[in-house]
Amino acid sequence: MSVQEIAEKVIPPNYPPDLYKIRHSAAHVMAQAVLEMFPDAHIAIGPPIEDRFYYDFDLPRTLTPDDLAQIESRMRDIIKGDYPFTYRAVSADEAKKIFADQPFKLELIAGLQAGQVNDNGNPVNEAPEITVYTQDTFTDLCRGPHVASTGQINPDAIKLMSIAGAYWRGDEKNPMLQRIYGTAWRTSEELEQYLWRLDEAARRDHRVIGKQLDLFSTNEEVGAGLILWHPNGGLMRKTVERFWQDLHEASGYDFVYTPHIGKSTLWETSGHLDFYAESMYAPIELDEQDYYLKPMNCPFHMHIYTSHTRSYRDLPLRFAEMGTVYRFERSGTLHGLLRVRGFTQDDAHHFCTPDQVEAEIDFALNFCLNMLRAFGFEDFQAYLSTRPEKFVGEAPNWDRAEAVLEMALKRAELPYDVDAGGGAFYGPKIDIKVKDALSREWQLSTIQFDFNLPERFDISYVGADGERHRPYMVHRALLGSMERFFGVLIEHYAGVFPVWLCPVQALLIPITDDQVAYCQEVAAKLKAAHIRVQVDTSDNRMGHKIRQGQEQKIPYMLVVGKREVENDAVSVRLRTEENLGAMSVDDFIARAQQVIADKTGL
RNA sequence: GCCCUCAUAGCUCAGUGGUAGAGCGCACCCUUGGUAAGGGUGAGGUCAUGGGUUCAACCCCCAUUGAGGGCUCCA
Repeated sequence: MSVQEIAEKVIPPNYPPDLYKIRHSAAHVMAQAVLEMFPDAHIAIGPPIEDRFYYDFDLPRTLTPDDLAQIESRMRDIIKGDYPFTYRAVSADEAKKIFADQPFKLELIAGLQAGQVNDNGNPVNEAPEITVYTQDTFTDLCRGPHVASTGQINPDAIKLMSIAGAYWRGDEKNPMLQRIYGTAWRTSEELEQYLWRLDEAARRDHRVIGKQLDLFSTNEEVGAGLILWHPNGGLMRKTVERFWQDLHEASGYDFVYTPHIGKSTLWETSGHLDFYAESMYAPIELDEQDYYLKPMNCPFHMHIYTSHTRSYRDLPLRFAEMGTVYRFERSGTLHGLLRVRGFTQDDAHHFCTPDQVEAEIDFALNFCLNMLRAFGFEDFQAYLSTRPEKFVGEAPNWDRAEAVLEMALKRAELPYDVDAGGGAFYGPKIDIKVKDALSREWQLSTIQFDFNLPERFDISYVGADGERHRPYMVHRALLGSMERFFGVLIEHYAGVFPVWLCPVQALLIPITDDQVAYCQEVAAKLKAAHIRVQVDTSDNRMGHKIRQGQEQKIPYMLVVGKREVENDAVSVRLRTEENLGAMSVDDFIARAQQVIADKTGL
């Protein structure tokens, strides 16, 4: 196999090879431009990544946006030079000579010499062949592949995006380098398309929409990662929770409520203080006892289980709780509603006998998909994570649990990937990601076996044989957390929510003050019909009221003038700008109620 | 946590080493207008917090708090 062929194998299966080479080559061109600017710079690595590429540098000063413009412009010059990318194989000693003043490269060479591991994480016996690629004045330790010459990079389809800090090899014990992110495409149209996608994602940013629609906020005095739900967001959350409760109630769940803190002994029994302490808030000491804010609900549910002797006739048991938990997330990782320190899980724990496991998992999975579909998600991707090297419990139980999970996925006809060895130490699991309107994946649901807690809390049921048996236990969260789910909903719908979720479903717009009283009457009627309605009694003109209703993305604007009052009607304008004209109040109520019940339409 | 950037009115943002401005929103007045912004007047800010430099700090420096972009998709 030629070096070129080996290089081609580096390209990930789903990565278009030409784009991979373009981005990889653009990274080298960028490194050349940076080295010309800072001859003493130390260069690290510069791979293509999804949609982009980057290169890490150790530089004498921090970069500015002006530097980026300059580097980008120099890159175009190098591209115009159409310098060929040439490679050659070198011995380790020769490589060390070439990169004598590049400590990161020397480290990589040493690693290559030692053999290290291949891309699958398996040790490689012989050291791979070391190659270097050169274009113009720049030579890099590199396995390729590259385009034939710099001229094959489209100068109108590259753009440097941002500067960020990044640890050498991603390890925070290592020095912090400066990373430049760039993107490169085949054509300027492709670049435009990519930039449009970024703009669209920014337009849907739940933090921005959350402010526009007055849904939630955070407050410096309250603390980072702690969410304040405003009345509009609160109304939406209540709607989601009510739906969630109804569905659970109709499907054999019991509702439980548990405290926010528990004694240290509880967390010792559960193992959280051994395995999870660094994600927990510091203890509160009272009466010489340590209490901890709960990072999970399960230990409490375990004790609800242990409060009785359970018979096999009682199983399956399903304890559901919207449980609010607190986890200490590192400050740099917090992000809007998507990564927070206090959140409410839509949690449940199932307990069942071994011969119920199959049905129970089928049930949980279908219940989950129904729940997600109700919120407008149709595109799912599942991940099955199996037994890791370190695990608790009996291997045969794991095998059975994994088989049950996989069968359930097949029966549900869900596309899934297997993450072999990716399970938690306590049990295998299914994670479900949904694709949103921009095809971005969000992980929401998880269904996990637990072979740890039943042991630790020594839970059991009495079987038909009169003996004590260990039940199977399953954790599951469907929406994940209310905070995160809300953030995903906002981005998925860009704030244009289905009617049933809208905080204000109809806005009554009197054209003049003369219609205010009538509007109030209609509003009372709509409220009685469980339609959330507001009357705009401001002295703004109708056009202005419509504009404001539109900006709040209110589904129905009900314009009321003299004619409507006379006919006991409202004139219905949809947020799509479609004008339905006048209809009777009763007809409107019927329409809205239908749309709300359908959870779709307008 | 670490690197970089940022913090000015309720919101979005200008701005200057000599104690601050716009638009929107809000209040009031005029206007009673038929499907995305009618007009006027006014209130509202110890320029995130705490130190420091300076005759003088919103502006420069340091710290803190909060927010944003990142922190292996391994040559």
